[in-house]
Amino acid sequence: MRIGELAARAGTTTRTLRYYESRGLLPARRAGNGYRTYDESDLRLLRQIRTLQDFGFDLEETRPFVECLRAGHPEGDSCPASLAVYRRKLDELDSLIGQLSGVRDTVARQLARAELAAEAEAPGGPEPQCELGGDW
Amino acid sequence: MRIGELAARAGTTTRTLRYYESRGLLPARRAGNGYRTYDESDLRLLRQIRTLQDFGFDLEETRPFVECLRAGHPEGDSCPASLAVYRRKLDELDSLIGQLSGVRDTVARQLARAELAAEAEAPGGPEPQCELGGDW
DNA sequence: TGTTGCCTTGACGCCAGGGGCAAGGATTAC
DNA sequence: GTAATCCTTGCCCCTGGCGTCAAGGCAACA
Repeated sequence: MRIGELAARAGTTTRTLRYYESRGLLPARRAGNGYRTYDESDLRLLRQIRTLQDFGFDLEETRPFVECLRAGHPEGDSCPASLAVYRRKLDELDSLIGQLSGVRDTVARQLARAELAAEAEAPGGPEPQCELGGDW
Repeated sequence: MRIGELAARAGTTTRTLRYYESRGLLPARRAGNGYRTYDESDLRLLRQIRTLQDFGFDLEETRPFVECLRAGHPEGDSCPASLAVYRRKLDELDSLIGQLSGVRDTVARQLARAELAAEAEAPGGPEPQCELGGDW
C-alpha cells in the first residue's frame, strides 16, 4: 500500500508519515518509481504510535514500543524498554497531576478571596445569588 | 530605575522585560538617552505577571490582572475580568487534571498487564520480588 | 583616553509536530 | 491524448516564551 492509503487507514496524514520517517521511526520500502510502500505490519506500528501519542507520549517515547513490535514481539509493551517508558511516564504523570492540583487549589483560594473582597466592596450589590430563593 | 535593575529585582531577565513590552504588557517610559525607565509600580505589575506565570497562566491571561493594577485597584484580581480568568483557569485545570488522571490510570493498567505478561513469559525468572523474602 | 558595563534594536534559534505550498514525475481513468 | 489524482523532495510557517548573538550608543571611572 502507498502512503496515502496508509495515512487514510490510520486516520492521519501523509505529511505526518513523512515526518515519522524523517525521525527514523517508520521507514518505508520504496517501489521502483520511488513511491513509499507499506504493508499491514506498518499499519500496526503506526497504530501503536498514534495510540501512545494520544496518551501524550512524545514521539521519542514511542520508539521502544515500535522497535519491540518490529522485533517480532506480540505487543509493543512486551519489552523491558517499553515498560521503563511506562514507569517513567507514570511518575511524570503523578508529579504533574500533583503540581496541577496544587495550583488548582491555590487558584481556587485566590478566587474565593477575591470574590469575597469584591462583595464586601459592593455591599447589597447585584448578586445576592442564593439567599431566600428567587422568583422560581 | 533601568531595565537591568528591574529585571534583577524581579528575578528575571532584560530579554523577558523587552518581550513583555513588545507584547504591550509592560510598556516603559524612556529617558532622554533612549533608555527604558521604570518605577516601583512597574515592579509591582511585573511581580503580578511572574506570579501568574508561575501558576501556568500564559501571558495573555495575565493582562487583565496587570490592567486592573494599572487602573489603581489594590490587587490585580480586584476586577471582574481577572475573576473571569480565574474561573476559566479553574475549569481548565479541572478538565486537564481529569484527563491526565484518566491517562494515568490507563497507563497504570497497561503497565500492570504488561508486567504480568512478561512474568508469565519468563517463569521463575530474575525477579521474584516479594515472595517469601530474599536473603536479608 | 581607554576600558568596562550597561543600554539600544534587530534577527535568528529552539522545542514538537506537523501544515501548506511549489515544482515536477507517475499512474490511472475516460 | 489529456485531465485528474496520486506521489516525490524541499522549503518556509506556526505556537510560547524567551535565549543568544551582533553591531553599535551612552555613561562612569581610572
